[in-house]
Amino acid sequence: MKTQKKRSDCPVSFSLEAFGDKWSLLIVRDLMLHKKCTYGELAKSDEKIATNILAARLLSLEENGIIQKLEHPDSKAKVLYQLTQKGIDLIPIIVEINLWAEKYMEIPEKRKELVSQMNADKEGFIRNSINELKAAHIEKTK
Amino acid sequence: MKTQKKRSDCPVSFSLEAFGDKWSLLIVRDLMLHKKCTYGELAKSDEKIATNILAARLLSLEENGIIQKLEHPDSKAKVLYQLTQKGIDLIPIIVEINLWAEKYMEIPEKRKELVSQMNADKEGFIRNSINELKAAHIEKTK
DNA sequence: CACATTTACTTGTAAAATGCAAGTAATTAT
DNA sequence: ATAATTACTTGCATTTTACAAGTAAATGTG
Repeated sequence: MKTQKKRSDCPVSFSLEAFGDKWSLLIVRDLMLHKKCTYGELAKSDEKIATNILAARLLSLEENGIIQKLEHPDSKAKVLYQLTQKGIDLIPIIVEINLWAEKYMEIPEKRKELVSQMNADKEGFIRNSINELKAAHIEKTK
Repeated sequence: MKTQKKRSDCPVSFSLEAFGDKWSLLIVRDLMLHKKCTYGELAKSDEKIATNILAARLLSLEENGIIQKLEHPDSKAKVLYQLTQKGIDLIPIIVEINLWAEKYMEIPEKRKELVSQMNADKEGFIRNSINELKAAHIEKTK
């Protein structure tokens, strides 16, 4: 994975260089909303990401400071993937994407509850998610 | 451009199928923040999009109901590209991406003003942008 | 009215990213 | 000691993107 030259000096453009590919935000979603934290769990996403792509995206997300690799408390064979603060701060983007989808697309029944929560109290949902994530991180690393 | 099969039933996933490629959000940004509205203007983006890719993305954005093609008031040789309401509603996502970039990346001087506005009053900025866009649309089509 | 220019594309081909199937090395469980 | 788990890698096909050039309709210019 080579360092990608900036396409321009626009904030949107270089944000997209960090997470604007086909998979990165889905990985972030899984780390964030689905409480996944190992390679194996991430590989079992609904979208069936290829394992080589998963590895490549995890590396690039790490290089971009969005996630970090830690020792897994349960086993040396596992790796603990966690969002950094920079990654956690992607929550508002993920939330807005969900809300846009809610307005314009069919949301499957099982996802409606979560999206409703976002809609009812966006700021609260974000605050809550951040707190839950951080609590889970402390739990895992202690 | 074939109809893409849904990768999953996750709202994030199928939102990304509509605008989660390397270029779509930059085109939306130009229509939205840079007041561009023709193929030629969009082709002159800082990021230097290839013309075949631009054409392909414009078609896909249209198929996804995010933009629409209209007759240009000035000339039959021109096409007027406009965001639909569905496209306009991507503003919050673009704003959040800008704010994330502001927090974690170097924003060039010439972009700082706009991003500061977003930061100072997010809701106000979004409301304003929507109003400006709609006023411009009426102006062009009357 | 002839001719150059503008505008919105398309076409051909090279390069890069993604997808699929299989394999490997270091743990860990039995 | 052996089998299973876990986190990857490797090789190759397919798809997407990039670059350079070309085209057709509409418009501007002498």
